[in-house]
Amino acid sequence: MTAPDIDPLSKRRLKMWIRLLGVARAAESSLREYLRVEHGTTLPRFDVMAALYRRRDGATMSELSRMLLVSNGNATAVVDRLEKDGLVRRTASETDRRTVYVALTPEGLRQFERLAADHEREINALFSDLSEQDVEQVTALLKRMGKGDKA
Amino acid sequence: MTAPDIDPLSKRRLKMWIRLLGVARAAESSLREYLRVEHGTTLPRFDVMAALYRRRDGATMSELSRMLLVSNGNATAVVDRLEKDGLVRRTASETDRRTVYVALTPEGLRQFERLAADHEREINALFSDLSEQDVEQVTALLKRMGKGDKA
DNA sequence: TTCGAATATTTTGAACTTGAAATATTAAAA
DNA sequence: TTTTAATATTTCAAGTTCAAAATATTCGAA
Repeated sequence: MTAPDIDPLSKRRLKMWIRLLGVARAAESSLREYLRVEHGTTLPRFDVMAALYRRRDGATMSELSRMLLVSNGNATAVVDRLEKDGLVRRTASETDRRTVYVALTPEGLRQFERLAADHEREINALFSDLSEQDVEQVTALLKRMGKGDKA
Repeated sequence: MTAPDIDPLSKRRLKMWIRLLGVARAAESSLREYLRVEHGTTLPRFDVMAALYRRRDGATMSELSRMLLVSNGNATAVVDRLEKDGLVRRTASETDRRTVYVALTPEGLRQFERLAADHEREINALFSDLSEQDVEQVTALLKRMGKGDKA
């Protein structure tokens, strides 16, 4: 039904995207299940904690949602739940009363470190078919894909 | 002579995954916004319609959720809304009263064909930095990654 | 045939996600 | 100074997502 394609590359890019999405979703599914069954937590919670682990001194809500590519409201909701569970702490900024800093609590830090090792093992198993060269190649190509980000 | 490998393959696979997830999420964000602004629809709706387009004769709910890697309940909800909007039709199976077939209505088909062309253009633009060789390489590598799917 | 396992779908409750609107605050401009 | 624009976060409503439970039905085995 669609008109004959003058630019077959376009179709190939589409196929590539569909495959990329498929791989990402399948791996996410696996991870989600792993986190739920083995650690009683969820991927969004893990993502927030991982971001806060990288920013040990704390990050603002805005930084957090930018790092994770999620909306502000979303970040607020997940942080609310983590805070209620004592894994994360909000601190008001001294210099700008609009700003809130979020950081892992000691308990949050302990829990995340337990999670992180298992998470890496799980990822490693999921992609165990790829050789070192494959991994480097994919990483390099993905790096180039991420460059033109305007959003 | 060479430095000891302080960055084993496991860590590289993890980095690759983080980058893969980043690229996928950024592209999904773009698509989501595009579908919302230009077509007043959402990615899940598009995904369902795309699956039904590939299965023009209709698919069961189970097939649908398997194709899209989403839960049954999720598929039910999205199909409910599409049905309410007249884009999709449920039909009871003659031979198995448990089974329901879902298919695009003529209006759903028309709308999807309008969407699909634009969607392809959008994807093509998102990954315009990649040469044909790049695209083939990524596709091939992703194909290998998807092999070990046990879920 | 009847019972129990397996299959197909929907329902349910909670968490997640979004975009937009509402608040509060800061910074800049007139 | 006063007003306006920009920034940071939360709240809100609607939609998405999940896993588990509930229904309904089919199928296989005793």
